[in-house]
Amino acid sequence: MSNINLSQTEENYLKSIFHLSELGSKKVTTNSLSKILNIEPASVTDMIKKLSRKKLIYHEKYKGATISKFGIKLALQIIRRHRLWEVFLHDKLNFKWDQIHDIAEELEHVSSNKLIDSLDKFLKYPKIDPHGDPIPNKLGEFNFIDKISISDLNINEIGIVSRIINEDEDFFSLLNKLNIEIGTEIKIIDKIDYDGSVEIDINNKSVIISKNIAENIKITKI
Amino acid sequence: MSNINLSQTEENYLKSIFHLSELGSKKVTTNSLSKILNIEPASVTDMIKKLSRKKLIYHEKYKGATISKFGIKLALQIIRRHRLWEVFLHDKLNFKWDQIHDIAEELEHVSSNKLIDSLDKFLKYPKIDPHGDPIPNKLGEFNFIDKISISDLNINEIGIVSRIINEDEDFFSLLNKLNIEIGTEIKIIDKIDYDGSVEIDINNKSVIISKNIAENIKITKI
DNA sequence: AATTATTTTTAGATATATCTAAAATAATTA
DNA sequence: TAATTATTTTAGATATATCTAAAAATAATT
Repeated sequence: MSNINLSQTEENYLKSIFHLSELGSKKVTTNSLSKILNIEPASVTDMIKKLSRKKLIYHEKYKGATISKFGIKLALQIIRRHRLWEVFLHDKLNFKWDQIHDIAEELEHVSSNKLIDSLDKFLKYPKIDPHGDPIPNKLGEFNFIDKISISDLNINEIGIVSRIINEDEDFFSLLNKLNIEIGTEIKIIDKIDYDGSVEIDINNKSVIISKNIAENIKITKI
Repeated sequence: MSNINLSQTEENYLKSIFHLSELGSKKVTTNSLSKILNIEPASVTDMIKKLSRKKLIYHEKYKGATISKFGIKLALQIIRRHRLWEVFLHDKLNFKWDQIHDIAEELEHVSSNKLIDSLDKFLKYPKIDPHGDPIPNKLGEFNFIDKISISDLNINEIGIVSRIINEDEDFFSLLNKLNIEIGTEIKIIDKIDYDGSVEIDINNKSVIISKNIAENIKITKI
């Protein structure tokens, strides 16, 4: 079978490459990986060579890397593990949704398939994680959810928060401060042309959030 | 606080040193560690120096290592994590008791205290793991259980299996083959003076087990 | 098109965890 | 007790994953 043993480090790179490639459609640059992994470009180059040798990515010198079919398959397994552990931490151990990411980053590297499939069953085969992200099944299939974000709403429209893109800790604490979580109802009060900021109403309090924040909060229109 | 970050490797050595030291009472030799960890003595020496520098053990050249109070404390935390995960795998994910050890070996290195304490609560603060071994609480306290083993019984005496010492995979599969698990009733038929082997009756079938095996199965006399 | 700036890669170091082979020390035995 | 055997340590290598500094390639700007 397609069984191959990756180190934790290789798994982390692969996951990042997958995310940056937007489901395999984009080339990933050394610098972009360097930035999100917080690792010097020179080191990234080394790892790119290594993953390339293992056929997880294709790489042309100075031109960036493309993730392979095989790479995507493995990446989806890692993501599946990550998201299932997030559901476990949130639903069973009662962790707040903004405290689960870092622990899941560690748990995701425990690689027993039997463990993950049993966990999946124990959690009753969840389809999304506590951030609203889809969980691939054991075959790597998942429901692609490309929701609209707050910035796509017009003035006076109302949306329910359904997914948070950014998993950065600072971003989570900001959301906490704003009382935004999955399920929160948000109404658009104003859109500021100057820089794309959006004035929104949350539980009858009005705040202005930046364009970037608005784009990172996906919603369901009601 | 006594927070110190150990690598997975350091944690594994420390755990082995703790086990070999019999709760801190014995000196641990380089060779004994080499054997159970399957690592060359020269490499063990290096790690012994490292743990010694970190005050987890005391070491006198050529004389073996003694685990420190601090080392014991950390070792018990690792053991706590290991055994709680074993309970989780067994009780919640329905793993057989002989399939949980290896996965717990990986999970035990995920070090969040909040994770472990929440898991402990979720499992309702179990006192023993599925092999009958005591689980230290968050302070490192546990009920010391020093049961008698099969080899301590006399002919015609009956015992209930309550704890398995050896966590070796081959040992587990042997027990499976013999239909021995926690709770199995065992009657002593004969004790062979020649090499300490014991003839026992399990579910009305008689088998002879070696001295070593008999010593690794703890029982409660009835 | 030439220059400048940016990105990527190479070259050479460092830390961790391992190895083998040889040297030093301790234990056992004749 | 001297010789032999076993254990432990040192010395020197190797693989992984990182770094810094410098060189090479590509992209952007004048």
